[in-house]
Amino acid sequence: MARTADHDLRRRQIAAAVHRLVATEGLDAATVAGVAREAGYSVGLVQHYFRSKDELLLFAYNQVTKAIHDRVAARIADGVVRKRTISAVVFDSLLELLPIDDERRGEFRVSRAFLGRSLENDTLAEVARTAAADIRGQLAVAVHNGKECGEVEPHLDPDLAATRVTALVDGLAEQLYQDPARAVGRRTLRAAAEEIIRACLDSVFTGECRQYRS
Amino acid sequence: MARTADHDLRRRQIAAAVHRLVATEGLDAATVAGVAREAGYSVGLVQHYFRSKDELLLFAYNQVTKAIHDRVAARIADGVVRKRTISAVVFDSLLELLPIDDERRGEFRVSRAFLGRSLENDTLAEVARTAAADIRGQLAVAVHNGKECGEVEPHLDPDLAATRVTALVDGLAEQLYQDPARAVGRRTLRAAAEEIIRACLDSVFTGECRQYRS
DNA sequence: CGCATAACCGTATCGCCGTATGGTTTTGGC
DNA sequence: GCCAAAACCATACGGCGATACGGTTATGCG
Repeated sequence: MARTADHDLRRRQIAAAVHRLVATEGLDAATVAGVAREAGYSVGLVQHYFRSKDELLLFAYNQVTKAIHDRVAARIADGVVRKRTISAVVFDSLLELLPIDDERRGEFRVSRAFLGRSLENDTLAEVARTAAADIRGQLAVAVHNGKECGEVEPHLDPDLAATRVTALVDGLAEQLYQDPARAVGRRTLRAAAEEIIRACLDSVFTGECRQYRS
Repeated sequence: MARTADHDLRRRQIAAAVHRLVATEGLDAATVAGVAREAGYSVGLVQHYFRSKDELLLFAYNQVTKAIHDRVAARIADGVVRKRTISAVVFDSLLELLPIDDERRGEFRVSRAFLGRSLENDTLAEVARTAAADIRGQLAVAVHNGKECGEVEPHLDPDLAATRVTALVDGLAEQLYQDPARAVGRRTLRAAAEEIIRACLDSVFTGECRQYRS
């Protein structure tokens, strides 16, 4: 009938260009013309795949949160396969959220750029809310599962624990981003962050794993 | 010799207009013309007091961080006068950082808007870094003082504790902002946040105050 | 083949932004 | 009272943004 192209692929390619631009030059640099140039397409093509700039940014933001979600999910799946303790899997998953290498730093920058813009854009704010709730939810499930296998005290509130742990990790991520070279006592900030997270998890997962389940 | 006006006052008035605009409509709404209108002045006057828009935004951001710093400092001074325990004073000071009422929510929005922009603007990033370091520093001093009066174990690292507590508070502030109406277990999020902060402080200030000092 | 149709492009349009500029008004000091 | 200088204003200007639009190219299908 007519020429065809992989619609979804194009949209993801364009979104990737947005990510690169935002990570390196900030959200203001993500103009339609700039994105088109970065993606190696024309302005008209970007318009062909996204009705408006808002739709483009929304899609790009959703892609980022999805990528983070998938990385965490992969960590969890890996932990389940290798039959590790819930505490250890959760620890590794949380480390995925810290800006400790260039890739994660870029992701962090993009996320935070959109988070800033979400102050003025309810649609973006909704994405941010959902993403945060998702992480908290996964964590709460992990804590709940911890009760069944004996790693967590039965009376501990999973919601409260998830709130506490995610808050801590988010705050540490921010500090790690702002000044990666900072020293805490005689440790690096990164080592301090890991120590803090581990201690916090130890206060949640206080027992030994007796019987495993996902 | 010539007509006079309170230079600093005008600058603060204009900065206040920036704050109102940013809090209600976001940083993008803070155009020079918009700020002038909000302040009730002309575009030319704003130019008269600020060489460029960047200088205006920088000044406005500094004003916000200063306001927060001053509020925390006032809380501490008040606590010292009333001879309260360090733990209690710190707790109240940290509550000042949470977006729990309209004023603080506005302040939070402004801070976060600038934080987002600081991804692209090193000068703004420096302000953010300094502001965060300042809060952490005040907290570390409080922990240090706690050792002298017996509220804190002598071997506890003030830097590490400050890192942990500020991270937690920042993360909770974010959650509180994103969804103030959220419930955690059968508590409100705000109650949960206070409970979490108190528990964290209790893990730092483990002793009784024996002898007081600032 | 051939043509309908989707993929893709280049540019015109229009509005808004930051800043420059050339004023007018006010007032402190002599 | 007068005048220099600061306070303050209105508008012009150049640039860049998002979007609209008309055109061109390529290709699946009959």
